[in-house]
Amino acid sequence: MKKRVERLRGMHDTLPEAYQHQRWVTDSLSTFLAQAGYATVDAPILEYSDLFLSSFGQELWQNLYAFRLHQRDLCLRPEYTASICRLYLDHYQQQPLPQRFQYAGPIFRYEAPGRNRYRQHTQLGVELFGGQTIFADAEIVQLACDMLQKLHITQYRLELGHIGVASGFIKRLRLDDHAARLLLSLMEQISRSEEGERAAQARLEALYPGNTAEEQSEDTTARGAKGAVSELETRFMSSLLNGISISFGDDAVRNEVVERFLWKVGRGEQRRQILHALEFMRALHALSGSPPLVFDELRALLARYELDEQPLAELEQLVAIVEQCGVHQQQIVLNLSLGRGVSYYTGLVFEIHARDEDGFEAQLCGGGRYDQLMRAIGSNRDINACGFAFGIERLLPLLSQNDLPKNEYTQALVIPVSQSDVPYALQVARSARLQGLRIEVDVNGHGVGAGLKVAVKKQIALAMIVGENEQRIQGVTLRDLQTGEERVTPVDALAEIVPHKEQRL
RNA sequence: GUGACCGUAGCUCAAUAGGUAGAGCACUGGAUUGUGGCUCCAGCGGUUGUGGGUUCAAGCCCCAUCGGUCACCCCA
Repeated sequence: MKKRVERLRGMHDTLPEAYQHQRWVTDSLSTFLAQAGYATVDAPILEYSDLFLSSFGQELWQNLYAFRLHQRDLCLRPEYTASICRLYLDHYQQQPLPQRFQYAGPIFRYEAPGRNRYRQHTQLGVELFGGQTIFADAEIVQLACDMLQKLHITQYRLELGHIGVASGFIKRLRLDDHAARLLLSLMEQISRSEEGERAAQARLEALYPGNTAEEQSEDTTARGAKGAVSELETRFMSSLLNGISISFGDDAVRNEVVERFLWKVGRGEQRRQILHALEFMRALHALSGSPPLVFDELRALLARYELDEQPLAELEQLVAIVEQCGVHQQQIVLNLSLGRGVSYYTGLVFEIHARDEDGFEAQLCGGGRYDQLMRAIGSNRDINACGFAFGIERLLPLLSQNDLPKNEYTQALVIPVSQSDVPYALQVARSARLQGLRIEVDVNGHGVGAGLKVAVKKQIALAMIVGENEQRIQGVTLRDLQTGEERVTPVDALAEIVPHKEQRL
C-alpha cells in the first residue's frame, strides 16, 4: 500500500450532509441572536499566546496549540472569549455600553479525542459587555435556553452556579493569591470524586511542600513516620471525612489517606485553611439540587459560615426569570461547586447538558460572568462582561430529522452524445443554471448508455441528452429515469418543465 | 493521561493448529458506437498500520510505536 498522509488525530472532515446540517444550525442560531441585538464579529484564529494566559492558566497551558514562529509566541485560539474582549478593546471603547457580540467558528484544544470530542470544533456564542449584572446574566441564560427552544431541543439540564460563594469563603482564609486561585480552579474536581480530590490534593501539596528530609524518611520507613502527625489532626481529618460520608474501602485505607495528606501538605497555617476550604466545598457540592427547596438549604449553609447572601439572591432572581421562559424547575440544578475549567469567572457560571439517543450525556453549552478578564488582558479598567458558547457538533445529534434541510440534490444530468457535443452540453447546463436549476454535466466522455448509468448511480431523476439533433433546434431530450418517458424540450423552457417532472419522485 | 479490545484491497470483512493472502461491494473496460437499472465476462487493486524480535516458516506468537473504538480522567 502506498503511504498515505493521514488526517491529524482529533481532527475531522465535514462531509456534505453534516456540513449542511451544521450550516443550518449556525444560520438559525445566528439569525436568532441578531434579533436580540447581537452583532456578528469574527477574530483571527491565530493570536498571541499572551491573550489566553489569563483564561488558560499554567494548568491548561498544555492544552493550547501554541508554537513559536519568527520569535513570536503564537497560539490557535482555544476559545473566543478573550479574542472578543481584545476586539472590543481595539475597536469599541468609544461606543456606549452595553455592547453585544456573537461569533461562530473553529477553536482548537490539544486534548485526548473521544466521543463527541475533537481537537478542533466549532463554537457559537455571545459576549455581553456592560449592563447591570443581574439583568445581563438573566439575558444570556434566557438566550441560551431560547436557542435550544429554537432547535426544538427540550430535554436538557441547566446547571447554575456562582463563583462568588466559594471565592467569598476563600477570601476570608487569607491564603496567598496563588493558593486561592488554585483552590478555586480545583473546586469542581474536588467535589466530583474521591479520585478528583486526591489529584487536587497532589496539586495543593506541591504548593506547600513539606520538609524534604522528612519526606525522604517517610519513603523509606513509611510506618515509622506515623508519630509525627499529631493524634488531634488525624482525628480531625477522620471526623471530617466521616461527616461527609465518603467511602474509602476500609479503615486502613482511610487512615493512610488522612495520614499521607496531613503529612505531605506541610504543617503551616495554610494547610489548616485548605482543609477548611475542602470541607466547605464538599458541603456546597452535597447541597446541589433543584429549586426551590435547595435555596433554603443553601441559605442555611451560608448563614452557618456567615457568608454574604448576595450571590444566592442573584441566582434566585435568575431562576425566576428562566422559569418564566419555559424552563421547568426539574431541569434546573443549582450547583455552587460548579467551577468550569477556565479560571476567569467571577460570578454566575452555568452549563447546559443533554443526553443523546444513545444515552450519552454531553455538555452543550457553558458560560458565565468574567468581570476581571478585560483588565487581565490589558484594559486599564474593569468592564463587566458575561457570555456563553455552544459546541455546534454536540447539538447536531440532538436535532430532529424533520427540522433539518434536505440535501441540495442535482435535478438533472446533461449527457453529451459524443465528445463533439460537450461544448453544447456545457452551454445547456449554463443556461439551465441561469434559470435556477441544479444541473450536472456528465464529463466522462463515454456515450449515452454509460451516461444514463451515471445518472442512475447518482440517483439523479432526469437526464438531458444533447447531440447534434438537439443542438440544431436549441433543445434537449429530457428523459425521466423513473418512467423512461422522453420529450424534446427547448432549452429556454427547462425551468418550467423540470420541477414538474421531479415531483413524481 | 490510565485501562481493555482492535488494525488484512478504496469500503465491509474472510484466511483450520504458525504453512504460497481471498471474497463481496466499489472502480475501469467489454457484451451495448444515441438510451439506464438486471445479467454475464474480463481487468485494476496488497511490503497484512509501522519498526524490531521468536521460528525452517508469522496476517496469526512476543516487544515497541502510530492510529481507531469503548470505559475512566478532563473538557465544548
